[in-house]
Amino acid sequence: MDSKYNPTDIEARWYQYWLDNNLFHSEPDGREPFTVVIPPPNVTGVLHMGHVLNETIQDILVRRARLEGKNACWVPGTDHASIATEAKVIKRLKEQGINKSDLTREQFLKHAWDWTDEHGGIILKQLRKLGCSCDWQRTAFTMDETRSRAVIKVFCDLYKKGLIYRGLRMVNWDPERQTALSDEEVIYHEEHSKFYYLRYEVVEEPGKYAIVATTRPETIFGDIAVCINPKEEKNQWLKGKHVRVPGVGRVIPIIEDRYVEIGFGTGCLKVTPAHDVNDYALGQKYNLKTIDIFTPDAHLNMDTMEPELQPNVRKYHGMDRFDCRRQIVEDLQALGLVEKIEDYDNKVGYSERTNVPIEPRLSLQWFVRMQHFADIALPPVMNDDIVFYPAKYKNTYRNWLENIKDWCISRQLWWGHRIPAYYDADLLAETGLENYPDDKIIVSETKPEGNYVQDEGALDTWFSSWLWPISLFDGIEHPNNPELRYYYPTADLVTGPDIIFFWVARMIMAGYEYVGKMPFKHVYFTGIVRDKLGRKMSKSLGNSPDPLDLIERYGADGVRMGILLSAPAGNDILYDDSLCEQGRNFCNKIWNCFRMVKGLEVADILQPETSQYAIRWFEAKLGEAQAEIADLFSKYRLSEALMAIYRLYCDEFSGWYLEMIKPGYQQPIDRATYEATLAFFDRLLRVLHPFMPFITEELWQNLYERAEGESIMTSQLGTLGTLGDLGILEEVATLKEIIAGVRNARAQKNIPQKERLTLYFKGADTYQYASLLQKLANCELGDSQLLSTLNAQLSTFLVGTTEFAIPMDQFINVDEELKKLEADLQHQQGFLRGVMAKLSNERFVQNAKPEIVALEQKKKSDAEARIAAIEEAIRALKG
RNA sequence: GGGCGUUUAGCUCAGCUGGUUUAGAGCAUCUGCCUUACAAGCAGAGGGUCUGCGGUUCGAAUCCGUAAACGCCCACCA
Repeated sequence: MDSKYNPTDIEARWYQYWLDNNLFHSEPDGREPFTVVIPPPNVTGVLHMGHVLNETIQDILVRRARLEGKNACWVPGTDHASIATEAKVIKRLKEQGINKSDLTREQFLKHAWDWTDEHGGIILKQLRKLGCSCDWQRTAFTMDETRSRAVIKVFCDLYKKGLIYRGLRMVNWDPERQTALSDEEVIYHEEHSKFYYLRYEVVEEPGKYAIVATTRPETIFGDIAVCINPKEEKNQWLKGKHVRVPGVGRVIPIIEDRYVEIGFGTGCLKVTPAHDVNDYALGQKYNLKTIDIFTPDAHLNMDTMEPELQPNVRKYHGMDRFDCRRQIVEDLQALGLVEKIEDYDNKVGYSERTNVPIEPRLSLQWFVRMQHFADIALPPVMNDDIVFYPAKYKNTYRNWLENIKDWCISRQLWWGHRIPAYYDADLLAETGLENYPDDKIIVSETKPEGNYVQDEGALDTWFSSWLWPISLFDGIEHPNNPELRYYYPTADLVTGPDIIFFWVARMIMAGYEYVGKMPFKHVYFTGIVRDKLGRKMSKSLGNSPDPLDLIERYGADGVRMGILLSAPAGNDILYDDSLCEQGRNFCNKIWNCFRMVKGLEVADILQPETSQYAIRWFEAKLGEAQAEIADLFSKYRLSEALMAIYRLYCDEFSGWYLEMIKPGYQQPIDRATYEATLAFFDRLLRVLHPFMPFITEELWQNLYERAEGESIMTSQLGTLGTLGDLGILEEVATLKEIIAGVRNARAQKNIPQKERLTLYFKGADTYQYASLLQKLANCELGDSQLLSTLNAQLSTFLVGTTEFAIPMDQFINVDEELKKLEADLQHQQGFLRGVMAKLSNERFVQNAKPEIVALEQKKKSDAEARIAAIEEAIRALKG
């Protein structure tokens, strides 16, 4: 065996072994279920660091549950990611010289499916490299048959219940993809822009102007009115008058509404109902008409203007909205109609997917009434039926649900579930879509007989995602089926807080609506993976490492440890390669522990007392650690659990236990100790397995002879650990301190390891540690009776209240030693003063709990003993 | 504009309902060691007036108030 662990072959081999033995697969049985559904990654996506974090955590939870004897089922799958995938397909077609508009819906979908078949599932393959123990036989897709039927059924059901409606509303429009978006898909960015003060000539008083401040001068073509606050003093003179839209020529009225804030800007608000949510509301209130001046891709469309105005504005026809902004400002400046331009910071909404500024647009869309869902989804989270980790997200959740707005679920896309609404073809031809009567719409799972046309729209991807925990078990079409009954509610959901509204909240809604139960019991919100400078990882910054590359360099186990180490729930993780390095080093450490143990020659010889002692101690230590780890798991403090395991291996097992039982050079080990050590190792591997599945399987398989098909995965943790024998734990803690004292003295005085030292107890002399002291610190115990007769210079140290001394004439520097002792003395005296201050405070003695007072008293006597010992040592040193 | 969160060693974080020998871990740093499992290692060491101020209390990193800095979420001031 090489002294370095080499993960590559080992990982591939064991993953295949797990697959060959079907160890990830779950079927309902008598055991307690433990279900996790994967947050489905985009079907055409590739693995990034965020996935690594997320999937590693899920795998840890799933593998831990399996080891605890639960029937663990982790269902994988992918998301059709409507808008993102459609964008990718369009881009690819463009590269082939094909425009989407040249294709029929069917032709386009053919391309999209081809693309999906080609690239779909790459990410699932990558998850295998990470070691994810998903039940691949259950792999699902949000647009496969079962999931699609569920979506359609739910749509029809909600429509029948009156929870879905069609309506003409101002929606967020993505001009790039030319579709509506939900509010959640809009991201607002603060922007440095300009505030343009435009001059609207007052018709009744030629030569006088109303000044209107706007950030969007290109929308003046749609201006229908100018609104002032009736209470605003300075604008009283405008009441009842009319103004002329600059550069356009349209004459529009001054209207009055308290919506306009007094003191903001000029107090004159241009009202453009077709292009602003608030203006639309004003337009409705005052029954103003709307003029939509944009094409769906946000270019200027002057055909909507009044014929008599056309000549004035023809030049802007077909311009991009931002080009037009520059142009109109320039033109108005030339006409002297721009009062001034100021710098201004405002928020601009961007499409989450295409990253172009969204355009508020009046259009006919489908919506889900959300109040009903908010009502059923809020209580279970607030009263912790569903527990959020960390809990702070309960606030975020509540805030959203208490201000819920209807959910726009229709998208003007082809890649997605097509809306199952049908229109009578003849009637539609007569009325058009907008005026088609609602009661003549047929919403149905199948196409109705006759001459009907189906709604062109597709559904928001999240309209399928919200059913995921149910539809994965076919619970929409077959409510109450055995699989659903067994696996639902799922145990843990692991996801990012960025999709708490998109997904988590809506799954809770759907869960209660369609199963009557929560979809999951715990939600673990991960942080965002950032680079070590705190920047989000992104393609454009090039600061995102390729996980597969990392796996190659550090091993999957190393990467899993690296990503997890500093990732407490909900905290951002600042990723750095050095973390994976630590993971790799840890693997190496374990590997070498194994080499040492398995490299021992076993003989039927007497078991040394030190080994018996070591075994008793480690038994207790392991029990204690397992209890601690179980506790941390129950609180989802996974990185702390891993750290506890790390210390258990490196410190306790490798640093202390193995050193204690290690036979002398080229000596064999006794069988009893050897067997006990293998048993410890076995337990240690199982505790670590959820975090580092590959190396633990490799070593576990080689620890003993194992039967074919056997795996650490399905071994059991057994007793999760009971608090160990406290007595021996304390004893060894003291022993460790004594050894550290000796080693410290040796290091400070530069005494070579080989030089055997003699250690004297001063006062209470206990010899039980003698052989371990010799073994671990190369020092023998002297007879303290003889200490006073030695007449040697002593190096001393304290453990608890016991003083220890090592004679070391030739090495000692009296001045240095004195300095050290004086410093120690001062520290102890300061400590004593603090204790005394408390004890001489009557109110403390009266009010504090008796055990606290007793403790202070103990502190006092201990400190006094220590001070006495130090003072004596000083005297001795001074001669 | 509202709400939430964070601020503890150079870095990343623990420290739960105030009291456990005048604050812990990992990493990094420094000093010795190629000691026969491991230099991707071993042994040892240094490093913090717990963001500031005020309060409650016998006692505060911990509770309350307040200020500042940073971060996140929500919101229609053009």
